[in-house]
Amino acid sequence: MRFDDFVVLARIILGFLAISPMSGYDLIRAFRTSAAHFWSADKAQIYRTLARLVADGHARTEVVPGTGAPDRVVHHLEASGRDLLIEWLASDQKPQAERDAFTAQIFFAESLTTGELRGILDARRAAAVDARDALRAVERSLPNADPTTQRGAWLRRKTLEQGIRAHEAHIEWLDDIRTGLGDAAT
Amino acid sequence: MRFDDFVVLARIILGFLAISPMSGYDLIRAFRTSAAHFWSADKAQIYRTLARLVADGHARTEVVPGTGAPDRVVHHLEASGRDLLIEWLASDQKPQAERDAFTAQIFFAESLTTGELRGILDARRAAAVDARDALRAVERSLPNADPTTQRGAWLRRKTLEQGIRAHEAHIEWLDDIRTGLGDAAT
DNA sequence: ATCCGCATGTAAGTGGTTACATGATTCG
DNA sequence: CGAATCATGTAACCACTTACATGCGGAT
Repeated sequence: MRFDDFVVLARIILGFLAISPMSGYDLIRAFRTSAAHFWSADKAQIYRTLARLVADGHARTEVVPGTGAPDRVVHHLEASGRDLLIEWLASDQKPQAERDAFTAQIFFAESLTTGELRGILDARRAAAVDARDALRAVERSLPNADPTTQRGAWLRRKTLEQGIRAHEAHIEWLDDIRTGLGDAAT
Repeated sequence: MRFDDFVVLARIILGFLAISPMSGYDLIRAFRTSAAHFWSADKAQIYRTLARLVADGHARTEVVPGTGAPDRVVHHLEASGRDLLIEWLASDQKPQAERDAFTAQIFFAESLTTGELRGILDARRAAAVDARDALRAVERSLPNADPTTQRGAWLRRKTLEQGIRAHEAHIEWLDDIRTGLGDAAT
């Protein structure tokens, strides 16, 4: 909830609108699919932020009558919105505070039995493997992109790679701990 | 701000109190020093959570008159608090949503010039190197610990290692992008 | 003399999450 | 025939951050 999160969310929405005009529902899907590996957003939050972007003149709405479906409120990026986006893209991010509940568990895990500790390590490993494989599947579904001629697609692919690498480093670390614990029963 | 964050914060505080009784101020320092690589907490938040833990009977307070300094309100862990801690330590964490503003920047960086892109990559690399070195310094300041006889200390050390590895994987990834961009001027 | 650290809190503002609310279409 | 998806929002609750508030002691 830090204040900046609100700004980042607005900028990400502007980023999506820069790629293509979208309805609130389109954005909800975009967050669930394309952006899940680096940001999450609730739908209430997305609608609220969209409304503010329109109120501030950074986007404008166009109502597209639904053909046998509800009407869609499509949002278009305005010039001031694009300016805001570019300014943010080129800006330095102040370092984000870490928030990792699992690491916290390990930090205080002294009070656990070896069996319990192995339990949470194994569960975490399985989750990390799943998450890595899910990102790999997305990566494979995307066409290869050339860094000079298709920079946008290439960069988006790179962000998936970052997620995959992070998960792999995490898995190796988990295995290290597992090894360090040894074979003792307790 | 997700609801769980509040629970995690309470458990981390219980974890610290399990190691040793502490005042609110002690906890503020503990978060700044020992826990910065996996959790952050504001002091208002810490005092509020401490008050609730006491109200719920999971901790009790002891006022220690200050010797030439303000009184300290030292918090001691109660049995029910220890139960809560252990239960949480052994529980599976539901996967946390990613929130990384820098990755978001890269994802939408298509609109930037190569120069601007290099700028944010370099800034980020410098920040990551600093963060890694800071963790390494902390790691070096800690005595080595044996996984079987000093499990608590060993695990706490491992969490630092996790942070260091994550930063290193991140730096490699940044360098990869830098290389992929090539030498072109624009 | 001033700033920083110790030490404890409270109040106000802001935003995130959850649940509520509605209604049509499509798929099994 | 029920469940899921499309599609849009609102209201209530809750917690995090920022700023406010106070006061002593030691260092520069």
